[in-house]
Amino acid sequence: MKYHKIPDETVQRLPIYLRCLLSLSEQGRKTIPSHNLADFLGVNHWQIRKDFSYFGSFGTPGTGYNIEKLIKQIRKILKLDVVHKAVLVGVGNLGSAVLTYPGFRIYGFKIVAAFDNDPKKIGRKVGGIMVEDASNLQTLRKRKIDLAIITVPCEAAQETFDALVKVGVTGILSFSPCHKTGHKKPKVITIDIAMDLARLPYYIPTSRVAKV
Amino acid sequence: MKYHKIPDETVQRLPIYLRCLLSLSEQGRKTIPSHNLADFLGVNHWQIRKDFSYFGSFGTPGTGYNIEKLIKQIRKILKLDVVHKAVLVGVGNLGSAVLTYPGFRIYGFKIVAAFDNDPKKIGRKVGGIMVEDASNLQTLRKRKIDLAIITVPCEAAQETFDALVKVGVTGILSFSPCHKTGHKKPKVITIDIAMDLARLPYYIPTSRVAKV
DNA sequence: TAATGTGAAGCCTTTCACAGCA
DNA sequence: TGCTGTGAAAGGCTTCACATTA
Repeated sequence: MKYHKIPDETVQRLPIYLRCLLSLSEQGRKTIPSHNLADFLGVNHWQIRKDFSYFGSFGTPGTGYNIEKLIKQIRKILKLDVVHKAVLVGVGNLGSAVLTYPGFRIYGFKIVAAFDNDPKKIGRKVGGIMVEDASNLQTLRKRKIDLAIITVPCEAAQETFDALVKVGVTGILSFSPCHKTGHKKPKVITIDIAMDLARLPYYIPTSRVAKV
Repeated sequence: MKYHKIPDETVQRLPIYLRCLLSLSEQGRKTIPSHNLADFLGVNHWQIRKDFSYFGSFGTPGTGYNIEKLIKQIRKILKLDVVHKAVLVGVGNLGSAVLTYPGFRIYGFKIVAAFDNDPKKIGRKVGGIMVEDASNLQTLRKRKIDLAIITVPCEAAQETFDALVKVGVTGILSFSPCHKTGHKKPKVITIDIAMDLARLPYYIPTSRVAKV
C-alpha cells in the first residue's frame, strides 16, 4: 500500500461505512466482502474497495474485509477513537430532541452540558443533562469541551456562536443558518432543514406537483 | 446562452443562493455583483458566475445581477415556484421542532398534516397543525401531498416509510437512518444528526481533543 | 475460485484567463 | 472601467479492467 491523501468524498462516506460495520459487528459477523457491503449501502462495490484502499489493505481475497480491523481504522481516521465531549446550547424542542437522541453513542460522543436562557428550563434535567444558565457559558473553558451543538432560534445564533468560539470550541454543528462564520477558527457544519427540503422537488417528476 | 445540463453540484448550491438572494431582496437591494455575493457566502466569485451561466444571463456588466430575475429563475429550476404540500409523521420533540420551524415558508413549503400514534398527541395542535392518528395515513392519497417528513423513532421508520410510499408520496426528508429505501420510487434525503457530528472531529486539530 | 487492490481511462467539476459588453 | 459570460486548462473523483493473492 502506498500513501494517498484520502479524498474528501471518501471521508464523507466513512461515517456511513462505520455505522453499517458496527451494526454487522454487533450481529456477530467477522468479515464481509465488498459487494455484500455495497448491497447494504446501495453503492458500487468498486467504490468501497477504492475507498478502503486509500488507507490500507484490510481485505482477504476470497473472504472479504475484517470488520473489526476496519472499524478500528475508520475510527482512527475520523478521530472517533477518543471520546468527544460536546455541549448543546438551546434546549427547545429541537435541543431536547438532540439531547435525547440515542445515536451519538456509537460514534463516541458524549453531550456533557446543556445551556438555555429560559429560567423555566434552567435547573431542569433533559435527557439526563442538567440545563445551565446560558449566561454562564464562559465556564466551559475549563471543562475541555471541543464540540458544540447550536439549537437556538435564529436571533440568538450569532451571539451563541461568538460565545462558543470565545471559550475555545473547535467544532460546531449548527441548526441555525443565521450566523456568519467570520473567524475561520472552528470547523462548522450547518444543518438547515428547510434547505434540505428545498432540494427535494427538483428530483421529483412534476406531474404530481400540486398547482396552487 | 447555450443549453447546458445543470451540474448536480450547482443544483445543490442553488438553495443557498436563493436564501441569500431572498434576504437581499427583502432589504430592498435590486442588483448584486458576483464578487459581493461570493463574500456573503464564502465562495469564489467565478464559481457563482459559472453556476448562473448554466441557466441564463442575468447579469449586467459593470452592475451585477438582477436579484429578482435570479430568484424567479432559481425557484423555477428547483420547482419551488409552486406551493408544495408536505406531511409530517412523528410529533415528538423533533417533529414538534419541525412543525414550528419558520424556515419553510421562504421556499414555498406548507406542512398541511401531522400524524402520530400516541393517543395523548392525537387531536392536539402543534404549530397550528392538528395531529391525526397515524393509522389513518391512507387518507393522504386523496389530499395530493407530494412531500413527507419522517421524524419517528428508528423502530417505526421502516413501517412509516412504506406507508408513505404506498399513498404516493414522491419526496421524503427523513431524520431516521433506519429504513431501507428498497423501492426506487421516491427521492429520499436522509438527515442523520449523529453522522453529521461524526464528520466534525476529522477537521479539527487533534491537540485540543480530550484524551479519555 | 472468489474476492481484493490498483493503475489507467473517463467523466465531471473547479479554476483560470480573457473577450465582450454596459 | 468594472463586471459578466465562457472556452479551455487543470484537477479530482468514479468507473473499469485486470493482475494478484488466499
